[in-house]
Amino acid sequence: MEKSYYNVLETLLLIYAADEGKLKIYLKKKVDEPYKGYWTLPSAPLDNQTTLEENANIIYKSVTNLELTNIYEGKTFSNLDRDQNNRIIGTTFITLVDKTLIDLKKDDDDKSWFDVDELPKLGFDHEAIINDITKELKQKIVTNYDDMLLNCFPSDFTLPEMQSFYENMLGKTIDRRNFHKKFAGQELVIDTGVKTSKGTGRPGALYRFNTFKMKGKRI
Amino acid sequence: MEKSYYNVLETLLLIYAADEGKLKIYLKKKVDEPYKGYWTLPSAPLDNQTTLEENANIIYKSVTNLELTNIYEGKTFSNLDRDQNNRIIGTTFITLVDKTLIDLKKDDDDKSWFDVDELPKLGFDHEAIINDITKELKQKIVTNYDDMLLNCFPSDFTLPEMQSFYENMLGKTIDRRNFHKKFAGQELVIDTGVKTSKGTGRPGALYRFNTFKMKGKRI
DNA sequence: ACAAAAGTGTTGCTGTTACACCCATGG
DNA sequence: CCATGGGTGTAACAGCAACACTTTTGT
Repeated sequence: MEKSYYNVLETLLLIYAADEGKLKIYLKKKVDEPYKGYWTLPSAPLDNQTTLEENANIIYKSVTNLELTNIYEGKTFSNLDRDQNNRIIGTTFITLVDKTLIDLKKDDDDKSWFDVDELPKLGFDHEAIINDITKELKQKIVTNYDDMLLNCFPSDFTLPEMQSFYENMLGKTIDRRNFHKKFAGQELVIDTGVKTSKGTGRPGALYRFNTFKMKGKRI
Repeated sequence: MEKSYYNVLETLLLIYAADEGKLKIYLKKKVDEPYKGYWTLPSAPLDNQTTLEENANIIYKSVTNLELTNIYEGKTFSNLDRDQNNRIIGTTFITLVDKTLIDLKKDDDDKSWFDVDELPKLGFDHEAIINDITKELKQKIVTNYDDMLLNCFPSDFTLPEMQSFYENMLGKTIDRRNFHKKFAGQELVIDTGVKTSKGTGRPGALYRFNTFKMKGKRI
């Protein structure tokens, strides 16, 4: 390859959502070679008249028809062998969304949500990228860095559901009573009055975040 | 400008050091137009056969003749107007060094260390970049994220000196006795036995970090 | 001896952990 | 009525904040 100061860039978008106590990521199945049938991150090449942030928004719109509401820039990956043919530099962006807004139809078999701890076969270096980004992200979410926890739970949730989510992020179990106290005791969450009966046992109350108390608060 | 998928990239290196209780950054004075006489970050254009990390190392070597010992990737800046002539995308890297290893000669007037809170006139968008990166960095250093505090104080220091550094990072004063207890009480620092007499008052003891206890520890 | 700066101890507060019991629902 | 899971209270502990006194130097 001829040495040159021109480079090819792409924006990679990592769309995360909390769902059933798990952190999930949105992936697309590749329909052409290379890596046909493998899953990949949504991405777009960057032209020289668009910023990386704008490019991330373009990807998001093409996936969801919505506007990005929160966005965090991640690392840039520049290894020479990221792509077999060309050297492509990938800058990652991260967004946390309400999964219910991007729910998929039954017949969508080329796009899906995956538990970040049970990823499918991924193309290019996307598995390494996801693992790298996810590892740091988990820590940031549970401390509500940049209101990430708030963005993960924009609508109603039960405390056991969020506790399960926390346990997955931290990789350890938490005492249910202390967890309850941490959120309900400090009025970080508000009881909506609605009960959720799912199967046996006492139904949990539906809560929502007290955004006034949570905004900007590290926990 | 013609729309194209080829982009020009540069690596920007932010070299920080703790000195006299302040966080300082290494800058170069620009000798040609544009921004002649303004100060700028050390940088290098990226060719298509080098990774961004390698490029950061190349810059560091050209500045110090040393190998990078720690490196953290920062944001990538892609605004269209970063440079008047071309669209140049800048990826930042951060390193924390022992300032004594890069001490400058008296006649070096084209390179210097600056207190991050008293920056000189900077070229391009470098002031905005430094302020953006520094703001997050300060928080990370004082919690020893990625052993950053350890890298800021690789050799001996007095506790009052480090306390002054902490106060500058946090933007508030700290109780001297609690500060002492936090480090000496948990055996995070080791008394070297050497005393430093600088002017009036009782001389402070020289400490060094107990790397065994500090490595990987968030404080 | 006096001023200036460094080192040390005690106390109370606050947040976190550990743990036992009661309550609401489905079968 | 019993199994399952959600909600509540309390006591011990650790980490942090507030605060006063002693020690070592220079002048």
